Amino acid sequence: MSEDEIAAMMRALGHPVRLEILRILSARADSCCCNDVTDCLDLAQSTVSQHLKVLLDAGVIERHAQGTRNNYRVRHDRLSGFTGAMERYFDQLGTDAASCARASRPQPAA
Amino acid sequence: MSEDEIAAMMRALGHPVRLEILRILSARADSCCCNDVTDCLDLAQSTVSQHLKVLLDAGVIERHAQGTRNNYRVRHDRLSGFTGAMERYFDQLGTDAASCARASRPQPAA
DNA sequence: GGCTTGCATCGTCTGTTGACGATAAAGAAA
DNA sequence: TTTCTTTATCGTCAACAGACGATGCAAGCC
Repeated sequence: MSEDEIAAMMRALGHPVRLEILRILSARADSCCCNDVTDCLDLAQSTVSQHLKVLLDAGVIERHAQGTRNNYRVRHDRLSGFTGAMERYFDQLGTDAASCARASRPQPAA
Repeated sequence: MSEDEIAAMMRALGHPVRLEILRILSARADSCCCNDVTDCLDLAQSTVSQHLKVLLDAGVIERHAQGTRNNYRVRHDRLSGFTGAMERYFDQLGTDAASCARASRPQPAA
């Protein structure tokens, strides 16, 4: 994952309502539709739909049409892929910092 | 970390420039000031200062005044703490989903 | 004391986000 | 067919984010 992709994913997840939606979807993994989420959230249906779209565009959830309703499901694989990428990214930063600090210490006379 | 705290942290990190700033700070862990960052970034000094403030408020970096300049450093402990919290959060979601799916399967007749 | 440097902050502007109600489309049910 | 349900999308509005230049302030240096 590129830096921009990580940033985009963070942005998508960086909203309390969207995290809550992920929790709601996870709690009833099978057959959870937009209305079900709206019932839990004290927000307008259109607002919830927008949040779902953000999560969908980020690839964190998936949609399955079933008759007139759309069932949403969390893509846990994507979530863990993201946490993995993030961890690697930050680890890399730490490693760079360490090697940089080492390089800048006074060297033994050559 | 609460859901809101995780969301706030994500939000702070959910901007490509701020991730880049983290990289820049990590690359020269000792004595990197606002101007140093600005030199790397093709952005106005005021803009960089704002981004630094966001990262500072999120607790991802720390500031050390040194004469007239302020040195910034990445708080890798906080970063790894955050990735840990996030991982636990998402793992929890996955676990809930699994147990929920199990519970909703047809039960053997009682 | 003046001058320079480094930087935070202010004010402003523009674009985006997040909320809402209204509406339209599409499948299910009558 | 008509009606109901579900949901995405549109338009709007207020609030926020991110960019900038200008300014002020504090610490070093002459």
